[in-house]
Amino acid sequence: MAAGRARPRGEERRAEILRAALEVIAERGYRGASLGAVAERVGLTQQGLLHYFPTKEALLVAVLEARDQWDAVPHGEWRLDLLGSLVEYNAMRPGIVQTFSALLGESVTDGHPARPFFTGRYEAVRASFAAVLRAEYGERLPGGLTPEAVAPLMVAVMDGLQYQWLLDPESVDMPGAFRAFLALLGAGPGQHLD
Amino acid sequence: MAAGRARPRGEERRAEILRAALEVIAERGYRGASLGAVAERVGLTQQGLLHYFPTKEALLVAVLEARDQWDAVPHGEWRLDLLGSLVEYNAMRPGIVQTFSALLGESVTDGHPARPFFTGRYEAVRASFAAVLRAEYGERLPGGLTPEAVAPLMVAVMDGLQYQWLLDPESVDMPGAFRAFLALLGAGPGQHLD
DNA sequence: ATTATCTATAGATCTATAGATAATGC
DNA sequence: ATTATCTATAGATCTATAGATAATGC
Repeated sequence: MAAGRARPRGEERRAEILRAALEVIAERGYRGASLGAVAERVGLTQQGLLHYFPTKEALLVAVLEARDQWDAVPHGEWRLDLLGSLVEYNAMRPGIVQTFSALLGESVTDGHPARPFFTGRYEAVRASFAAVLRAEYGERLPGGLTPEAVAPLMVAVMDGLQYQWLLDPESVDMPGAFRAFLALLGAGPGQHLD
Repeated sequence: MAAGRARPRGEERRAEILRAALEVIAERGYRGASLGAVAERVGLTQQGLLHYFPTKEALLVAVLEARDQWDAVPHGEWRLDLLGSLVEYNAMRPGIVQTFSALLGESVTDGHPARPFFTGRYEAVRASFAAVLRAEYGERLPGGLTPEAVAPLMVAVMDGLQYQWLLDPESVDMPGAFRAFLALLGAGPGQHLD
């Protein structure tokens, strides 16, 4: 996606490698993932893999940049009720959620290569969520809060629920809990008539 | 705390090592932390450290069991308004928050030794928060929700805000955002008169 | 020609075991 | 005696570089 379609066979290989890297990172995190483990999963030697991504960090960057995976919904055009569906969709792909959550956790450690990515992403997601909330509620939300005050909470709820759910899927109904948060916002038919 | 006070000098050393381990885990995560780095920080060789904790995993377990650090508030006796102070206190100790968040993130990866700890902890914290909410609101919370429905959200907000805050402390007012969540619950003087 | 893979290997680490030596507590 | 540390070292990994060989595309 990032480099045009100049290399037909090569692009397929790259995509395979990225898929495998996603899996291995879910299982061991980035620092714990080895190039050899990723290579093995696509039937290559570790050195063969380095033909496609010259360093381990380059592979991580490529994984992060294939970011369609993270959001699963086109940017900029969200509606509040679609966020509930997004959480439901995420509950059906624990692998991706685990990759994301493992990387987010690692990213707060010193000098982690994914840190700038997540810092930028959260700034953008907060802004995007604030816009969605503003479109739905205007300036004044329950509790007398602004869209900008609630946006980080909504992001936090989504991320935090993912950890609880990954640790104990039996006990945590992730989509249900997110709907509960929306209920807290009074987002239901006719609950906020301004 | 776990082994009684049988060893005066040894206990001090152990405590030093645990402090150092917290630091190194904050900086590199558990998988990325090396025994050598921890040992160096307390002026020991790596092999000298293994005299106190026979394996790396034993050291992690000891770090997790010194769990006073994680909660900073005595168990079982929380009040809703004290949770706000807890978040404020956490905003003053980014090191501990970073250790916690890095470990939580890693813990969702396969076979991570901290996973049972976090699974159990979250079950307990959800139950504890539900009790706090019940004491404050009774059975019926804003949005028609039960204490059990809101408890995981409160936990998720605290954890999720920590990640956003660690990644970008300038942009995220963690205690303020948590107060906003409490405002969403209608927790303010006289807002929920049932 | 270019692209895809492989073998060989250097150079770093890392955990853990074995066993010696020094210091401390009865 | 017991506790605290150290040196030596085995045995695994891991990333990345160098350079050869095979396959593919003009």
